[in-house]
Amino acid sequence: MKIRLGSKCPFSLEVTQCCGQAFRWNKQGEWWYGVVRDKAFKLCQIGNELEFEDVDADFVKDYFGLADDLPRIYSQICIDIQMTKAIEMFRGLRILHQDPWECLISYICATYKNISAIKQMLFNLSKRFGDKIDFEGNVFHTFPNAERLAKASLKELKECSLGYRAKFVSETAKTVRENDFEFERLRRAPYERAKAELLDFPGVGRKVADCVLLFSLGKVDAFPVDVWIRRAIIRHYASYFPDKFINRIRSQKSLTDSEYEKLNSFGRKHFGKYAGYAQEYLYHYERTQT
DNA sequence: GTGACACCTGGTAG
DNA sequence: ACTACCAGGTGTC
Repeated sequence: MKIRLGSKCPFSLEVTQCCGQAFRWNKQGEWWYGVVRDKAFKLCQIGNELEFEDVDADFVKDYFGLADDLPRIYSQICIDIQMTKAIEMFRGLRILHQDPWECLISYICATYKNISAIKQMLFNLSKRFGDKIDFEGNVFHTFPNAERLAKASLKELKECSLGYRAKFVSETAKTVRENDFEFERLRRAPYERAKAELLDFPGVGRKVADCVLLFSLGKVDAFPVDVWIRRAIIRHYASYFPDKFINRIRSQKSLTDSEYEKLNSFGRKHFGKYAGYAQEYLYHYERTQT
């Protein structure tokens, strides 16, 4: 099946897949293969045509955020030289609509890891605890639900190379299952409220909470601050902060909560209601331009 | 409310 | 070969 993307709907599958939001996609030849919720499917883009198999168009449109009015978003966040460059370079990058549960576990696992290591951990978890799916003769796996991960022993989780994150994943899974936690409820809650609820999960701090809100709960005003965003701000937005503050966060290994809040609220105020989109462009720019 | 430190593990620069 | 450091930070004194 194919859909044609109009000129008002810029989209780059390649950039979107390579900017490090989601971790369980792989490219083979021209096609991207992935599993979303219970569904394995593949897709490829040629020019303004998006082709896919084994999944319907509405699902694709939803997952890849094709309903987001990107030209409008650009007009709102394109307010300085830095963002202008990033948008020019990565036009068509979109925020995915990931599954909140998978997203939460993914970013709990992401602390102190690089992207390839994160992919490896999530692959291990899926292979060991997920359900098999046969697609085109290849084996794929769903991401294990809360019940499956709650039942897993710490030893088993550590064998997936989770290290100290095993305990966080296990306890978060147990909490989600015991409370029958409804992620969809957070979609309707305001940003601050939804964030506060996520912060209650073990292994979830401000950065992880912001990632989950942005990448899976539709909070496009969330502005996750990681090492790359910190570097980007130090490099391009230092003039918005006192010198003393910049020097301090430049020399530290990690941010304190209050330093995080300062950078986070700067991003949200500076870029406005689509700050999350600005964050992704800045993040990808900083990672690829050094 | 802040600040220092430990933390699994795999890769890579010195 | 061996050490040091870093990786999409968080929890705990």
